[in-house]
Amino acid sequence: MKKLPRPFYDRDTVEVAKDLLGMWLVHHDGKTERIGRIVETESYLGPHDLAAHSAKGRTKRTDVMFGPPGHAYVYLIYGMYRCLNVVTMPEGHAAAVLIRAVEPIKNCDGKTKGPGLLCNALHIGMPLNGADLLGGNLFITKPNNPETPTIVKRPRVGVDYAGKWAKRLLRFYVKDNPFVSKR
DNA sequence: TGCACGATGAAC
DNA sequence: TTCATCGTGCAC
Repeated sequence: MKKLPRPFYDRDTVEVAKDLLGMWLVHHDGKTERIGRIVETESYLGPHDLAAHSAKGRTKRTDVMFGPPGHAYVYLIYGMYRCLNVVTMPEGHAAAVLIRAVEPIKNCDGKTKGPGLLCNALHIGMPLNGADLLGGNLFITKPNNPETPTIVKRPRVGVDYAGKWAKRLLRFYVKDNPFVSKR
């Protein structure tokens, strides 16, 4: 399988979020290969986006977001779930795309309908924070028989605190796909 | 050093 | 609607 190239991620965050729909997220944990088809994403544009973690500035936690594109940003939320993001835009611009849901393709361990659940199902843990999506065991690839998805735009989930940024249509998902979270 | 609060999910 | 559960960021 051919990994998506670096320039794919080194682009506008909204474009990357939309283009990721339909792609395959692959994780090799040494023995098992687990694959999910990305059906839901959200864009976090950068420090000016009050809903993004990078809005608080560069800290130990958000460091990966400020780094080069094509890396994984994994963080712990609510003390019990992990969320997977993909870093976009050139190094220095702290933007990322949150993978919110995938459709099980191969060896998925449980539900994948939500950012916390898909990390469980694909066995994505904190050790993968900062991992390069080119050259490691975690990557994204374009399937051989790509279906062109019909894309639906909605406001992001769980960011009501972000004022006007909460209203922006920065959540994207595949229309009518049963594995999209909520609503 | 302490504390309030989530880019969630499941149960009630 | 409530709760489980804990690292992070910011106030003291």
